[in-house]
Amino acid sequence: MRNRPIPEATVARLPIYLRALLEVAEGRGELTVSSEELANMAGVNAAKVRKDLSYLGSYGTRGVGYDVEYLLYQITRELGLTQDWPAAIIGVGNLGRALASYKGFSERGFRIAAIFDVDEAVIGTEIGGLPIRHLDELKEAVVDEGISIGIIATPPSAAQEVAEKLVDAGVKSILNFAPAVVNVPPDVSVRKVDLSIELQILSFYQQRTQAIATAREANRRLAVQPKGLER
Amino acid sequence: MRNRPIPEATVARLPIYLRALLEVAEGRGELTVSSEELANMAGVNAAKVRKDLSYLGSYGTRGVGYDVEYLLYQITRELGLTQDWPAAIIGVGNLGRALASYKGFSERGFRIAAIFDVDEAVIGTEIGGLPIRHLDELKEAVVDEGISIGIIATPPSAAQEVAEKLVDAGVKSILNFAPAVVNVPPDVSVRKVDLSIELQILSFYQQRTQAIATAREANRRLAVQPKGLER
DNA sequence: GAGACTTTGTGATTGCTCTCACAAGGCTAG
DNA sequence: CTAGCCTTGTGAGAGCAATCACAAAGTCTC
Repeated sequence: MRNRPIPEATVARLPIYLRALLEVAEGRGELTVSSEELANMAGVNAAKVRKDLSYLGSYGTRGVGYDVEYLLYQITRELGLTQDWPAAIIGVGNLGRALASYKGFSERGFRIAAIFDVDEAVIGTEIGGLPIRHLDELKEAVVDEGISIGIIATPPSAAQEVAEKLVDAGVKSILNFAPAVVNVPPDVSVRKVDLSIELQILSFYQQRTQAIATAREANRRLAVQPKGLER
Repeated sequence: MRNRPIPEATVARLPIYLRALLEVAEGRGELTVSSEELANMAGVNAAKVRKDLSYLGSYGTRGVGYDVEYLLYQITRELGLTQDWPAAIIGVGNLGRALASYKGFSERGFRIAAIFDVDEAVIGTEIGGLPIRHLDELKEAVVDEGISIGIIATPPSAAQEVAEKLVDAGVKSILNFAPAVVNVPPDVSVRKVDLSIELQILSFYQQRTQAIATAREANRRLAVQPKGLER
């Protein structure tokens, strides 16, 4: 199992296990944790936890569980969190501002190293001690500050252009909050977070259950057997 | 294909097609669009677009493409966006505030109908014209305002408790921004957005490519053949 | 040190998603 | 009305991901 490539789905869960392990480590002084406990905390099932962890190597002890500290270290290392990856935020609307002062980033070891915009009215002002700089200075800043992650928080119309500037500056990892698709070369990773898409997905499932309830109700009133609508 | 249940993966892409279609409709006056064009705009391949749309029904015309307006309507209807789903935000830290005034929600037809917190210092103050109310009023507000979506933007320690209050008030759809797992009954949908998890995933891939580059470099210097490290 | 108990690690299986490739259907031109 | 062209809709197959279930390996008790 060791040395096999780690599946994407597993990578996406490692940060969740990491959070659960931190909770165990800081909370009660448990030295080990079982896949069952981890699974409960992470909201997945135990077999998945074991399979996921087995991609990293055999770090558990049968009959006992996983050593909390050791596993914490291994996951941290695997995720590349032993070094820091300074990030830049581009766009200081509501969202950009909130991200710039979001404590969750610093708590997890991510440091916002620079903030950019193109609006002269905000350039020079500060957010949390960091000056807002003009987007034209991006490349220079990326080199000087060793920025490796770009966070796009612009309106959708600017997203592609900003992405290209990030790529041109040498950034290989982009987190895109703008509701727009951005195209980048294959050696650059993009992840997107689209807040209203999440609501639309919720809407779909809500609408569906409501439609079923309505249909059931109609059937009940007509005193007719439902015709496969619950499926 | 019609009447078969729509796969989750497809549901998650419908909002992206919707966005692309709106762009086509508002931009140039094209009346139809091909799966190829839609695929480019959505950043997926054409076969996937066609298969996804085929779950909704046969709304295309061979040799021509899809009627933009008609398809827009069908996707909107399927996603349940013909009715509105008032949402409540719980927690007014940086993120909660940003979400409360995030334009993307209103642009997509989602209305924030109420905002809650437990901090007496902020209760009674307003965000974008809406008063911040005490969490104890949640149930009452859900009934009165017909709130159907709860957006959790609290610290992680409060997330589970807030989720339970939402469920108790009758909310069936929850969007969770707190970095914590929340457990709810099976008839409630939860989607989570965890900003630092996204960065950690980016970190994994960045670290990996960097590790490979370093190993290649080491091999080059030693004038030895790489041993399968590029895979 | 033997037997009962616990928990991991993983082959095997099942299910879901993506991609391919092409027949079917519809339009256009002459 | 026919031939050629275009684009959809979908069966078939490949590839991932989740789950099951159990042997292997460790601890604990007496």
